[in-house]
Amino acid sequence: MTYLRIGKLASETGTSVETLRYYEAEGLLPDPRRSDSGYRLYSPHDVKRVHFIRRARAMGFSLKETRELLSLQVERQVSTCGEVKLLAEHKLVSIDEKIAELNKMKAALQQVTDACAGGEESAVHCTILNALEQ
Amino acid sequence: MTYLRIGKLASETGTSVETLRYYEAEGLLPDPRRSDSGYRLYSPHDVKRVHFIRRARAMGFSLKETRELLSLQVERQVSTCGEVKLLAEHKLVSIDEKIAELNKMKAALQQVTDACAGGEESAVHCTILNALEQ
DNA sequence: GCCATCTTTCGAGTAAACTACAGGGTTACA
DNA sequence: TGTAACCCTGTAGTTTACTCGAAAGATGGC
Repeated sequence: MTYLRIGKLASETGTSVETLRYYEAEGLLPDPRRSDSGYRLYSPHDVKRVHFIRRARAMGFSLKETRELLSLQVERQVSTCGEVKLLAEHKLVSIDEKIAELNKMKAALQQVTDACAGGEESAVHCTILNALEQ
Repeated sequence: MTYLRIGKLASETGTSVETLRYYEAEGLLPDPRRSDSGYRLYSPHDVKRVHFIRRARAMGFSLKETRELLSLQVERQVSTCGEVKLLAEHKLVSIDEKIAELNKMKAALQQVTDACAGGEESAVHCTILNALEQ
């Protein structure tokens, strides 16, 4: 009775219909119940599952990692808390690495833009280009 | 006399032969001089150009943006310093945005891992999974 | 001369995460 | 009853920046 069709699930979870079918094909969503005419029917539990996926994605987990989290979630009894935490901590490390790399880029770029006067004169003596040329 | 073949250019610049040909196809490197047998021949100027590309990439410029920088470089007389600086400043902004986004992810993830005991007990009450489920 | 190594072109494959058709059937509503 | 909006499958395309392979010719050293 409270079953949703795919369009509703999409709008409720801020995804697109195509993305939901893609998640299904990728094994993040189970094969859903079908109506007589073949329409996918989703339960409130599926809504939660999609929200779970979106939150995991927003935290920077890849689809593969999200699939892993989902399986831990489903098998909570046999998964340990440590397993879940380990996954999250690995993700934290890789986020930190990405941030560090971006900060390096930023510093390098900041240095050259700071030294650059900008302005309308020709770029013959542009310090940014000079830095790139070395 | 000081012309290099592609393999040498690759090793001197820390790229691969395939990547150099790819840069050529993408218009980042001009069609090079050829030997009688058809081998690509590169001048010291080309070496500098490849270094330029690598540095721009290391600063987070995409190939498209790098191509733009190269054309400004080549046309220094008619490019203004301001144009170059603008490009660099846009790039700085987008780097900042990426960093901010990653920091948000990090904070969210940190919060849940901090609240998580880890350990060998089952994940039934795992705070990380709870957070993802909400 | 021989063999390893280098180079050529062209074309295809990779990764991630979607996104967009085409060509149908279904549902809701006035 | 009409029609707009929905849904289906299946396939193919998108983006970025490479990466690999096949089949062939060129070069260098012994």
